[in-house]
Amino acid sequence: MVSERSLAVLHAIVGDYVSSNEPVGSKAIVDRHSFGVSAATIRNDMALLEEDELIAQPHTSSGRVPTDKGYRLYVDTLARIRPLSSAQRSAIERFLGESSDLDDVMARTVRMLSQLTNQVAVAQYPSLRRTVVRHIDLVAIGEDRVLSVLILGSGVVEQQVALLPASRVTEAWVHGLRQRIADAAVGSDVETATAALARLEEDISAWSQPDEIDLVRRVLAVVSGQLQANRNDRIAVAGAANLSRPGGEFAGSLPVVLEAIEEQVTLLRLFGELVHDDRDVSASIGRENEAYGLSETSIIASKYEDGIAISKLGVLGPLRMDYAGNIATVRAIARYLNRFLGEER
Amino acid sequence: MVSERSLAVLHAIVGDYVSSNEPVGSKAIVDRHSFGVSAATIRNDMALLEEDELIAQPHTSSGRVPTDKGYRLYVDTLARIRPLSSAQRSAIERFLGESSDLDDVMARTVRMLSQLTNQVAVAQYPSLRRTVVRHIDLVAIGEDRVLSVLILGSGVVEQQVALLPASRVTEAWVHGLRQRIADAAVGSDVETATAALARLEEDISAWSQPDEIDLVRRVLAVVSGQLQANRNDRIAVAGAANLSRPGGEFAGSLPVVLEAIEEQVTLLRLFGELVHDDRDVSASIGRENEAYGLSETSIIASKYEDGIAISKLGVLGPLRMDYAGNIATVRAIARYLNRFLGEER
DNA sequence: CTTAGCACTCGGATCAAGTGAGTGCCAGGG
DNA sequence: CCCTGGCACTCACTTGATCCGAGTGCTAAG
Repeated sequence: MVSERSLAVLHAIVGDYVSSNEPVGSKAIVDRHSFGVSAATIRNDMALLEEDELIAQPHTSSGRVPTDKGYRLYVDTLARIRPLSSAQRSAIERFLGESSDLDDVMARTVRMLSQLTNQVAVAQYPSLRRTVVRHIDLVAIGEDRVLSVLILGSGVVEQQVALLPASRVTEAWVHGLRQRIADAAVGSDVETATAALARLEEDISAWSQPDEIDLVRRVLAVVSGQLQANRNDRIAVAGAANLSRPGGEFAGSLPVVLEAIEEQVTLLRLFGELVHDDRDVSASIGRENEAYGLSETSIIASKYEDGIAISKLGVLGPLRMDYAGNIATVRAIARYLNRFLGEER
Repeated sequence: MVSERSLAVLHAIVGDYVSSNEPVGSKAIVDRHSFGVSAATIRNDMALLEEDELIAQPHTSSGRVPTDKGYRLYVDTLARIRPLSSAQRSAIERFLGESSDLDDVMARTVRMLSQLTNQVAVAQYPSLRRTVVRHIDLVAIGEDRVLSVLILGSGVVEQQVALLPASRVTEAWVHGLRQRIADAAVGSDVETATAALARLEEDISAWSQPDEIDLVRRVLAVVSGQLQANRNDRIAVAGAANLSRPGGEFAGSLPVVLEAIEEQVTLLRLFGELVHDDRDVSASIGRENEAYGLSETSIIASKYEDGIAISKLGVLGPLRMDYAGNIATVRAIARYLNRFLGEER
């Protein structure tokens, strides 16, 4: 276990290194912080910290730099989370308040987040498992295809085309089918609706012409698919330009990071694993992301709830980032989003 | 005007420089190409090319590098466009063939394009000005808000919420309004439908209760807005990771490029201006993009038609790119997309 | 018009010496 | 027992000098 003051020294090192991007030496610490001790004492503490692999020196004789482990201890011992300035808060409120549909909300959220943190911002779309089916529509858009439109709670719309080969569907037939499906599903939540559709399909022969059963089955399959198509697997991203900021952070790993952003699957899994403990905001630092090839990046994520289910949002940036500030910002944005999606409903 | 052989020398320089990333000297040219002349002669030609500002030397005494102007002349005098290999062609066909809806088609297209060219690929969504309104739906999703869903040709869906403050809309009222709007607009193309809605609004008092006129106006405004919301202003992007490829191309301008990709507005304008001449595929090189801050990038774009309107797609990359290959690939993909969207309809 | 020869230029690599920030350690003092 | 001042040491980085060679422009001859 590290002593009280050693921990303070670690905090000083992390803080100074983050803002200066240069290894920090014992002298610099006594200059910039008012520990009541001399540089030699700091050096002793630093020797201890180095023994615990919390800090390291890039070259035999130069200042110290936090290791992954050091950053980890730093965020774990971060005392209070500095709240945002009132200017920032009102900016968030104003900017989010203007948004129209869900896509817009997500886009504005990540944009805001990336601007406030100067990092890449990522947000998972809210889960829809518990949301309610508001409306189902079937539209014939050709002789052999039917478009199914599903409107879910808070205005999310799912659309998909059902191909009905070698058939000639009529408006009336489509309308009747729509009525039946809507009666079964509209008003219930997604899970219940799925079950209802399954029952509908079971005694399909009771209400369909024998030669239409196959067509009806196809349509039902598409609608069920839409219900399953949990939009939770979509994410919004913003601020990729921050990756190329001066400082040359991501020297070699920039392509990997850019790929991860494009391959949303990686990000989804990464955020998915960040359930961690009961804390609302958690961090994953450096090597902890090694499995995804992102061992030079840190991720700060927070869950947010849309009143129905839990989703995540956060930022991704270099190891050397302002953890304290970013944690505060991510948490603040998550809370605003909570509130916003809550009252929207 | 440059002589025949000088032009050949320019082509050699561009070709060698693109593949080697090193200034190319007179000796290298006679080694790698079989001009029937000596290095000294090449040097004379190079002096001419330099006088015309088609090539330049980075340092007083080193090989030559093409200038923007040189690249321009190079692509303008590119003789034949090498067709793609049959393996590539079948890969394109297979990959595009699997796609389901429009979003998927666009995503697969840019992905394919970025992989084949190793550059950033961009594609404008097809224009919808001439497309037909298939279906209009209004759904009350609360006492004071109505969701309008618009289904356009080829299955594109527009959705937007109309806020009706301090009102208590009923299912019946919404249904009646929907009927009236659908009667006016469904079946006509977007422009005609817009006009029809305008007429509907003109004699609004003839068919609405006086106290409802304001509400109806709001709904009409939203629907008209959706009709205007030409999805032509959306783009798909892929391959941002290619920007960070070794070679250190975009030394300082990387942030600018990443920002441009995120700020889709810039790309839209850029591609919009690339109508140029009657050629199907055109290029914009280096300083020609200065107005957008992209003076270190080149863009190769081609128009494609979805049977109804014209849109664009292309790649964006460093000045030093394989113009010949990329032009061929962009053209090929545009043609496949033409065909694909055509038969889809 | 082309070619061979030649002097010249200049970027980049290599090396030596000097500088200074920072360290570890030790002996003395509260 | 912990802190402090002092001191020798390490080593990355800078500067300047030198060298090398690819590549050029020019000129005179074929």
